[in-house]
Amino acid sequence: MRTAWRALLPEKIREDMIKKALEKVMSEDMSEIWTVLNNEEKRRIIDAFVIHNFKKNQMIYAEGEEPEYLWCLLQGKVKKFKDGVGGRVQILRLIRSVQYFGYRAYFANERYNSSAAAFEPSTVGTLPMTLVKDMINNNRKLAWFFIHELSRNLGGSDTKIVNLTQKHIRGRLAEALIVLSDHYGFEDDNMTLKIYMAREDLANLSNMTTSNAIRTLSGFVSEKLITVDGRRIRILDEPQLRKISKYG
Amino acid sequence: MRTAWRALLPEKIREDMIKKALEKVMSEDMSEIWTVLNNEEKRRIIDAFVIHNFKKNQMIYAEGEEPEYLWCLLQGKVKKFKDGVGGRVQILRLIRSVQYFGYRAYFANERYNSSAAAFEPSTVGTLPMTLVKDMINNNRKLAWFFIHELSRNLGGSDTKIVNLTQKHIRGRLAEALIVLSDHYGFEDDNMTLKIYMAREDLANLSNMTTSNAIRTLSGFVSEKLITVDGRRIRILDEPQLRKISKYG
DNA sequence: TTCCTTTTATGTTTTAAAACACAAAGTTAC
DNA sequence: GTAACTTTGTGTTTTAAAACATAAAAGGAA
Repeated sequence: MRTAWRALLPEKIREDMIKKALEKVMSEDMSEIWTVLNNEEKRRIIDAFVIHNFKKNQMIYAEGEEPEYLWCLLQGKVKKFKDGVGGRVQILRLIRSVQYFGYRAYFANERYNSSAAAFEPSTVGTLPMTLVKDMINNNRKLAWFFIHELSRNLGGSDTKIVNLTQKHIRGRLAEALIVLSDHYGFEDDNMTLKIYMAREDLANLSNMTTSNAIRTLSGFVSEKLITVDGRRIRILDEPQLRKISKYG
Repeated sequence: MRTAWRALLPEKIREDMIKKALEKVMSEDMSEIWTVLNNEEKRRIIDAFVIHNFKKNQMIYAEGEEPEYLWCLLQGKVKKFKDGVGGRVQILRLIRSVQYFGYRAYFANERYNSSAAAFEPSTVGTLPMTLVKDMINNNRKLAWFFIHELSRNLGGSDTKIVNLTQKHIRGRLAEALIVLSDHYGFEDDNMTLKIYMAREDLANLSNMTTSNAIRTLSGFVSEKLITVDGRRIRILDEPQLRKISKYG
């Protein structure tokens, strides 16, 4: 599992990279959690923390595999998805840095129920779940972190069920655009979505065929709700998009 | 919130009922969890545990309300559902006794994201979530119980997204029948589903209109996969239903 | 560059499921 | 028991979205 370069790089540089990555981790969401660890615990984490690089579209793990690691996205963008009937794919969740993923199946005592792949070149750190489990046992805050995270995801998943089954195509695509903007944000112009995804991914996110994603997107362009330049999507009229997403 | 009869009944009988209910709770899933409590903790639970009765189709809580209680279904059957666009309803989860529900929103720091109602006359116990929170802080096993439960539900919810969006009507209904049999089981004949639900509920469970639920059910009858007598559904050919659910 | 593959775009046809419209059975209320 | 309402059952029409069919761009590789 350890990346090839790891063996090739001088120990000093390797340690620096890990330290840098961990610093990044510790400056985010879970900072309070990591800081309550004592020195010995911190040592264990640093020793076990392994960094991986994934190319654009590379699989990180696949449905059906045994979950062993907590994955922590340090850089890039990751999609969690499920292969359905007749080659259709449903994107279930989007991961941004710094977010954790891949732990649900382990906690549920199941194999992976969905797959994860990099949207763009991504750097990911792993910790063995056995270690995470130990840490949860010694750290109430960490337990609460996962309870909170799982609860929020479950709520999102239930909402998604209704969005994807009951809204019409325009509503679903508008919803997807809103979700993308909420999740990955905008470029400096405050309009351009900070994610550049294929029409096919957009379709897989909003439960439609690629043709319909393209068609509907064009519709939004002619209604001046967005502009499109290749994969660069600019949101012009967010209120109206939200309205369409609610039902229109 | 406390039921009217509570004030009317002699204290002795009331205590007996609560004790009986708690015994039932403690004999199930979470038994190991409740048994690790010390006497003072048990006292706190017994004092705070309140029993409620709900009539058929009565609402237990509604989307948008503030979550305050852990609900524990002692007797009966409960559905969790979400009102969607244009009066459509999606049933998200089915609760059987003894199962806990209504805690997700509290853990996520959100209001209820879905509603709960009794399918049939049901008895439900409540514990204030503040108390549950305290208990989790003092009881590692309880934390794990919720992590495990949330993780399993999240996996189920993700699977449901693909089932409901990608399968055809027959597949979705077959899936629903399988889920019902797995969840509520059969009568003594080992064929008759132990839940008697309106066609409308069946439709809301499998994302279709009532007419289509009725029509598709009739189809299954003429294919000799099931028999139907009012709301009594008998599964004749489960393997074939599973096949249809997988894709047919 | 040129060739080849993938992605985007758009028009047309087909189809699955919703919407609509009744009628018959069952329930519930009085 | 009868009236009123709800649920179940079926036939018909409509419609939203998939499937199919190309074609034009765009992106990569030799």
